[in-house]
Amino acid sequence: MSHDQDVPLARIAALLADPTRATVCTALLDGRAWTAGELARHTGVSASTASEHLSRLIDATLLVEERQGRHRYVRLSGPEVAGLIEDLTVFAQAAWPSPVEPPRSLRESTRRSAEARARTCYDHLAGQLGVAVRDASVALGLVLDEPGLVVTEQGWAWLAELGAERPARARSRPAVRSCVDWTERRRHLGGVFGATVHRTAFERQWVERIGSGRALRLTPAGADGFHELLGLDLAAA
Amino acid sequence: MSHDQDVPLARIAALLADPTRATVCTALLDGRAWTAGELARHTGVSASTASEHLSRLIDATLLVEERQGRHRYVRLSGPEVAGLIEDLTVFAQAAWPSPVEPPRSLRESTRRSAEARARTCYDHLAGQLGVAVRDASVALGLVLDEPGLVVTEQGWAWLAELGAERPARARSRPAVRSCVDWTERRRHLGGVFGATVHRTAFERQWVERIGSGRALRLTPAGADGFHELLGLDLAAA
DNA sequence: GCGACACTTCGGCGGCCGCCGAACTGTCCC
DNA sequence: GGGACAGTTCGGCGGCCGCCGAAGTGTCGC
Repeated sequence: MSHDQDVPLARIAALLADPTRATVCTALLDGRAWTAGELARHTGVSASTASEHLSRLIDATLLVEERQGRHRYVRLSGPEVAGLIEDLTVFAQAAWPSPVEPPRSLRESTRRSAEARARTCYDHLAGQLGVAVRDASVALGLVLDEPGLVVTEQGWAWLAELGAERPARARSRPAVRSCVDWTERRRHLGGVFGATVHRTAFERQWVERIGSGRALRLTPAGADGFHELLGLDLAAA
Repeated sequence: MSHDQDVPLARIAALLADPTRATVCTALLDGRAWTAGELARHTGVSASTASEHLSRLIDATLLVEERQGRHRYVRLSGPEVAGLIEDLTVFAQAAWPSPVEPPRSLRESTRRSAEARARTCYDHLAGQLGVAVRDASVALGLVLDEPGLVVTEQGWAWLAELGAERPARARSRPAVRSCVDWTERRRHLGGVFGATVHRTAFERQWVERIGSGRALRLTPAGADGFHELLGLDLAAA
């Protein structure tokens, strides 16, 4: 009766339904731009296969590319896409709870605990650091602990000092995001608020990426900075 | 290398990637419970095929079933699922703008204009009526036109009069939803606020379903009721 | 009870699509 | 210019999965 093209939902879901493409999208949730070769290695397929997958994801505007010399960098096209991927993953993890597989190596074990402490979630902070930022923001009255996590007037002023624009009206995304979060079962600060804190922390080198993953290390400057900015008491790693 | 099971995103997306299952999910966005047979006819597949699809969607907790005699009723399991489906559909419609196909019959043409006036979007109102409710709520100070559409104290009191509970903390979903909306390019009131207005309108018979679709007819009582409640000037159809 | 009906289970067919390797294009570096 | 390297295009193979019809289970009404 009906072709795929007729059902928009099926068409977009089919792109995410392939394990290789899904692994690509999940990897890109770290917010960075990866090269086609990196993604091919990461997913364990040949370069040609990866190339085709990327082209399809780009055609669907899920990804955007940036050519540099002989490299093709791709990243998620925006926060809406990150949100879709996170929401679907969160739902799937709830539907099929994973049997909490034990880490297969010391390397993986340390990576996991590092990610539990602090990690990137597209354009904002997650892990214990993310939760600490969220709680402090509520305690300081920058956001209200209401459905949707509302940014207060005081909060907007605070964001303005960090160089963030106040978005016009309700068009833009709300401040809260529920992340792919297997450690803390709490919602994080996303949206403009979360992105601004994340950007600030990177610009001022309060956090650094550990290796090539999503895990972050809090620098000594970061321990001081977060203390001054939000009153957090954190130990640099 | 990796099986589907390994990638939660792929697993959940695969369920939505089939045109038949996607059509089922889209149909259930009207918020009602359908029988397996109705869905089989609606999607144009045999009863056996439909039955298998429904079982898979139920296993994944996207749908819930309710057995009544020899009938199997299914509906979306909750607002999170409705949100997933809407968000994906909205994204797909933006990625592949449909060529605005002309209505194929008079029947379809009237259905479309009825849906443009007022329709159900899972558990809240959409169409011109939904937009009118949203604008009036902002004008009356029940919600703020901020990112996320914030419900004010006055708004919570207003909702309490309609018998709605104020949800605890930020755990629950925000008040705003961006719907599958090809007529009005504006966001609607979803969440607790939208659901309460929708429930009230049905309980007091301010709106009725037209036929078996998502379209709604505003009753004379509804024209009065919405005027008293929100100051809307609407003509009953 | 018996037929009509809603739905389910099963076996088997067919098409779609993700995979690869080989050959090709384009970029970088010496 | 030549060789190494990143990515692309193409043809063809193989597996997965959505489809159906036939047979089976359970429910309703007479």
